Amino acid sequence: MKNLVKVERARLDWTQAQLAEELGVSRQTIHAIEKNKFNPSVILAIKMAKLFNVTVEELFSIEQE
Amino acid sequence: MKNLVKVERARLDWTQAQLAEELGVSRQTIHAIEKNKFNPSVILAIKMAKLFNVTVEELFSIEQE
DNA sequence: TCATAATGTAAAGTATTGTTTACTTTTAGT
DNA sequence: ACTAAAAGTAAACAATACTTTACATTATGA
Repeated sequence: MKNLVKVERARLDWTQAQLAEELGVSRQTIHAIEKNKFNPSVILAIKMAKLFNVTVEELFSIEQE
Repeated sequence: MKNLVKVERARLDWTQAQLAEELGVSRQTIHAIEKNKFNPSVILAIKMAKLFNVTVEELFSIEQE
């Protein structure tokens, strides 16, 4: 798993805290996702993708496996 | 949350067990997803969408929050 | 340089996803 | 009607997403 959350967030010039707020999750959740500590739910992924105006597949990609 | 897993599975004429096997999860997981018992991980959602040849957003949609 | 915001990290706790087993009900074919 | 496969349901368990709190480190600006 690989994701462009940090990149897309940077494009909007948002902090982790702002993004978290916007999505209704904690800042640590954003941090953990950016660091690939875990694999978010599809709902959260869809909300994020929508916010960033990209598709889920663009935002998250499965590398091997 | 709403999803078209059952519909897409029907289009391929697959059983829950076949789909589960294909995705490397249990049949109960497929059943639970079809019944909206839970909100799968984005990895599983991406794998499913790929199998069905649709986008994650087509397969899963957020209704109200 | 000093202060403050932003990010990184960690650990304990809660909620939810996903597994396993097992049994019931429905569907489909003969 | 009988049989077998498929789907529904349920409950106990394991794994992991996500929260909360707290503190350390790095970036940014006055």
